[in-house]
Amino acid sequence: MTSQKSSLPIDPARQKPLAAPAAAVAKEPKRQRGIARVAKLLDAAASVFAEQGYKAATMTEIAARAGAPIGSLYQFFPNKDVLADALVARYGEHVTAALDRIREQAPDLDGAALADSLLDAFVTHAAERSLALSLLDARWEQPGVRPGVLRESLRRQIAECLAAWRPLTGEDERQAMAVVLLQAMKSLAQLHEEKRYPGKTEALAQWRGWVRRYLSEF
Amino acid sequence: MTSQKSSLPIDPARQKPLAAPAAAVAKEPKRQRGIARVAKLLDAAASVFAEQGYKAATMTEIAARAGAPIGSLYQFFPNKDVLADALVARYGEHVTAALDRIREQAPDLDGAALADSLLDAFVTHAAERSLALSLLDARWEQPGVRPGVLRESLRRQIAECLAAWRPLTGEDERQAMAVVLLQAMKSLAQLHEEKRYPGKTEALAQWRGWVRRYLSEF
Amino acid sequence: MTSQKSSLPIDPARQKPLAAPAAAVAKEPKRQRGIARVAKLLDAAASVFAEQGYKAATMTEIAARAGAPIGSLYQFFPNKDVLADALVARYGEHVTAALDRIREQAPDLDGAALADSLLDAFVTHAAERSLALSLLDARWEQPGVRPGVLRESLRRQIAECLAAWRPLTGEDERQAMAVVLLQAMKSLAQLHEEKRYPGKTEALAQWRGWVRRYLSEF
Amino acid sequence: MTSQKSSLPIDPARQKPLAAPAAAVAKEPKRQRGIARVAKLLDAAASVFAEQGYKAATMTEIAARAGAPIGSLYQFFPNKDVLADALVARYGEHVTAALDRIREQAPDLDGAALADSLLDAFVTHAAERSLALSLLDARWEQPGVRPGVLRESLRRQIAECLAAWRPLTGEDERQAMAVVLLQAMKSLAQLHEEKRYPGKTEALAQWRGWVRRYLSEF
DNA sequence: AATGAATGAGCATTCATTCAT
DNA sequence: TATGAATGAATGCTCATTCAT
Repeated sequence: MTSQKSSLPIDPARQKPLAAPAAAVAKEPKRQRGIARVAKLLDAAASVFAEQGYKAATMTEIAARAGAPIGSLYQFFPNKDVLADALVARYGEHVTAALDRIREQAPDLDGAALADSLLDAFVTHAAERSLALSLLDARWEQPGVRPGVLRESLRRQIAECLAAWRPLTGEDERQAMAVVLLQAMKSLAQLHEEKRYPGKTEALAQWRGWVRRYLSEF
Repeated sequence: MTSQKSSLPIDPARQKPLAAPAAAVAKEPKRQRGIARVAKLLDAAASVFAEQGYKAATMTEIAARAGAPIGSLYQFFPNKDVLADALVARYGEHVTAALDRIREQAPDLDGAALADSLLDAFVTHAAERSLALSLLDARWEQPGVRPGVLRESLRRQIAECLAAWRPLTGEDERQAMAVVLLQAMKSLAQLHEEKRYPGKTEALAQWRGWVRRYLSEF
Repeated sequence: MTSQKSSLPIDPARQKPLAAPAAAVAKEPKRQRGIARVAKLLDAAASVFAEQGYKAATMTEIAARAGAPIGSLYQFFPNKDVLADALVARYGEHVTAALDRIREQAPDLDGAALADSLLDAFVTHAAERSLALSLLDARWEQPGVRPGVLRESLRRQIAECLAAWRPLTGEDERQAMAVVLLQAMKSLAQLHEEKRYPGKTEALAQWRGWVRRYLSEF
Repeated sequence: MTSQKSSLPIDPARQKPLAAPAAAVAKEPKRQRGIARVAKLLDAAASVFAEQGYKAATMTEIAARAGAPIGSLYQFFPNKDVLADALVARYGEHVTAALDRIREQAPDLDGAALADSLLDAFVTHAAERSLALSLLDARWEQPGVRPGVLRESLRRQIAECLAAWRPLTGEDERQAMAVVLLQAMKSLAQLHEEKRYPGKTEALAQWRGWVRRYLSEF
């Protein structure tokens, strides 16, 4: 059972802060060839955005790195914002899928195993996640407002995992736990991403132990 | 027979004389009036950078928001990079000062009190810190390299606090602890910064409890 | 005791990543329309540079005078230096072609005729030449170094004409003669260019006679 | 006997092509200290203008190189144009003085000696002269108009030398000769200035011989 | 008078987006 | 439909000149 309702609710009508220009959205590719090209474009966009940031990245370079003409890029993504949104949405789908899987298995897991599952889900998508966040950050005037959408969605999904795991807990309790857990997952993912530094292995282990105990002692 | 070899040999590699990059630094204001103006400029820069990000922020808007002409801005900060660096340095000085104070008091504190001191130091500067990080991130091609400078410096200082607190611990152990603690401090600061969300108070309390126990059980 | 050593070590020397200078060159126009536009742009650039000098000339005015938008100018000439270089190169091609033609006919000419050919070649391109020189001059810090490239090339080509004309002369002798001849050609071209002044016709005739005798008596 | 009437007639009313702003002129220094400072300022200006060209040279650097505050520079030279004009005028005075001296001695010289005197006068001031020309060029919209003033003045003075030397020649003849001689003097000076190149010594000798014979055969 | 900080018009250059081909 | 040349608003930065101190 998959929860489509949990996927990222990015409201296209709010895409441009003011004077919404008739809801620009990425065009769905129809043919096989289009699907492959869109994937290539998104990958190129991801790498360029990650390297240079939203503003500094140029549409021209993204198209070039995908081996596509600039006109083709604009065929599928009518402007830079839509392209960034597509990347964020793609990340949203990935975590949603991962959390869906965890929620299904949750009833059979003990605290430590659930902790590991969640932690690993985040470590796996760490790079994609930090890109999504920076894209959201870069384009929103009131900082924190848009990333909030992503965060809330993730918290809700984690809370759903907890509900599946321990159905008897209260809604409020699960909500607070979801907040703590999400933060812990982000933190571990960050510590994991960072290249090499003194005490890395030990710190990672301590942090993971912390989370396991948090869920075990529950 | 024509001599192609005789055509003008203009060496394109020498095209730009490329004057010495000249380690540009912010100019210290001399007069009273200048000191006040520099503070205003830095504040304006902080708010514009925070709202729009490094690349999207314009020097013109920063100057305007400080009520200063563009030439004045450039008088003190010869380019956009220097301005951003000044902001980062200002944050660095602030935390350094806070951590210095904590280190001095450390010997007299128990674990819970030390945890509170550290946590509060970060919560206090949370906004400034996230700005500094995003500025560092935005300007470095190899992402993560530059923010590393900030992170390492903070970890070192936290480790020094621990050394002042429990002089008998091993260097390696303190290093790993510093990594964990810094991440915990950042996390709490983030949870604290976020506007309002279900479970905020409870989550904050749990997180703080976590850190207190981490230092107390040590 | 406070730790100054812990404050943020931001290395100012690394401030600008300094991407590879990238040998910028004028882009060849692909389409028919582009070729005509490039020609118009070069002509406009020539007239603006000639009137105002390299530094004082503005890209905006050059584009405007060519009836082209500024973006178009930058499409073909990625910066002001490249534009100036293109003008210099164009002059180089013109004289080179003229001197090539003279060298081919040289064996059949007597001294006076050779003198006339060389002199006329320079008079024809006098305006273009003085523009090229001033552009070279204006953009080089060590003045004289760059114009030297042009001068050397011309001297070499004149020496080649002399070699074709009188194959038995010594290399050194031809070199000195080329120096004298080039200077004489420039001088006549200058006297010729100048609007009107008392004694112009007579002076021109004397000068030309000088050069003819120089080659005839040889 | 010195000819004040021959000194450079730069009309201050024409200083700015349009809307003459009440004839700005360099202020005469009154005291001893002022005279020394003006000399230093002019020397600094000469070197900066020579290195970077009129437009690229900055008033700030000129003042700095003279060890004077910028305000002091503006005290004596109310704007950049006036400063450049002062340099041109200084060159004019120098050659005028040299040519005055030659004219006085002319009656006692033979052709070769007169040629040598004139040639040397120009070689001596070659650098100053090329600076003056480039300054004139750089600031005048209609190219050639202003340098013309300098050229005409020099031709007139050379013609006066010739008149003192051979009083019986006709006015027209002297005028044409002056044109040829001036051009020859500029040419020799240029060949002389240039660093090192194959055939330099030989070319210089040939050129000088040319001029000597020109005056001797007369 | 002497100084040098402050000012802002002006310039080179970039890049998202369009539209002729 | 697909392409990529063309467009011009917007941005970082400079520097002659002024004027408060």
